[in-house]
Amino acid sequence: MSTSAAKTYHHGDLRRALVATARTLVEETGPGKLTMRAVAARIGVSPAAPYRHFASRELLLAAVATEAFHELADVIDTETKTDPLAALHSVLAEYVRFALRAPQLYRLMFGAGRPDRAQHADLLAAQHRLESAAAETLQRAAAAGAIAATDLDDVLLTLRSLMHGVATWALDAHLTTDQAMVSVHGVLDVMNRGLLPR
Amino acid sequence: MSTSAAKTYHHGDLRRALVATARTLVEETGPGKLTMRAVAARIGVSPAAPYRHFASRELLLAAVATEAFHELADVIDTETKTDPLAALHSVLAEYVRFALRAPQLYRLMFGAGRPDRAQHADLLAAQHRLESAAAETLQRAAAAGAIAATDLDDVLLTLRSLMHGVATWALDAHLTTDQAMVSVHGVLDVMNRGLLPR
DNA sequence: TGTACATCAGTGAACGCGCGTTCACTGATGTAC
DNA sequence: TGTACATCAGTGAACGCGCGTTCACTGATGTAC
Repeated sequence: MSTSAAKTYHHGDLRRALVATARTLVEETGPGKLTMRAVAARIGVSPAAPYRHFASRELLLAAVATEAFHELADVIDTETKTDPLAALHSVLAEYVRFALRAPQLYRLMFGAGRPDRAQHADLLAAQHRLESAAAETLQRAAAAGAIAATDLDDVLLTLRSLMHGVATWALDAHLTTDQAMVSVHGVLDVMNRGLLPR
Repeated sequence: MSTSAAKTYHHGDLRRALVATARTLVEETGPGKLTMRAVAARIGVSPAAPYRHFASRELLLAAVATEAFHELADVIDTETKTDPLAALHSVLAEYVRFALRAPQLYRLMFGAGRPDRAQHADLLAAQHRLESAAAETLQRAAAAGAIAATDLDDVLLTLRSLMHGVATWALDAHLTTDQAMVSVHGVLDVMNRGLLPR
């Protein structure tokens, strides 16, 4: 547990360093291009060293994803606005902001090549935590009469798709971060009022 | 241009076969995992043969993407419903349907590792054709007063994000195809009426 | 406090693999006469 | 119609590369006495 930069034979905290560095590299190159060798090299350790702590590349990626889910859930849990509609909007905005701040990490969490949930109980639990937090925020807004409660499942799916869509549409280089955050407001405005004339 | 299955030294239509087979393989493995060798092997040709027609892997992928954009634009162009709102809904549904029918192809068109537009004028033109067709459908609906015309750019972005979101949310294995197509209706319903109580 | 020793984190060389791409070639095709 | 030849599509062996992972090892650490 050395905080010094002394170059020792034993790293001291390699497991934590592996997760942190893997996360950085995921962000730099995308989850599909992350290599164990690159992680080891960045830390300054031999290519075989990571295998002392993670038996495979997939396990390392799963650890990174799990950590990220907990972080996003933490952000949502600390949302304390009393007005339920404002709280819902904040949560949605935080979600998009998270995705835009760490696009490749977001891809690791929700994208195509993400680690198989069935293989990683921790990861599954972390994702459930996030989804429950989001669903609760919506339910509170509905209970307060702040949104028209038609079919709440449809509403949840709609919002989820909308945010996922804004986020990934932006990530896939169709929008800059600024454009995206500005447009979240426009998108939510359209969403709130509906497409049809009143 | 042989339609026979005779095994000749010259394939006869290798270029077309490469694009078609690459498309099939993209769908099977994802764009990131497509290999030139696999394409060649599937056709039954040597690993070097594709290079007679495409100087690099990226050029082959760009050709596949270009073809796909034109196909989707064709689908939208043949949409002939006279009611402008119904036409808009049809176009949105077709978009999602396309994505769900060929998820990996969709990823190649819109996803992260897609071929760089700046390098491939054909591809850029094909995508513009699609986007113009979609924008026109929306404008017609707005002109007919079928949707509340606040800021049309916001509306377009909202719909685009929503469809992209539904599509990619489904693709990323969070929804089955059936669930996704059913929920398009729910999502559009929510969208039409808006979140806020009337 | 000092020494012997078990533990185990990290080393570095090596493996087998599949990849994109190149290159000198072979053989089918089609055109000129 | 028949032959010579230029063209060029496809061959197959090879290249250099970077990867995930393994393995026998080395050396730092901490515990027992």
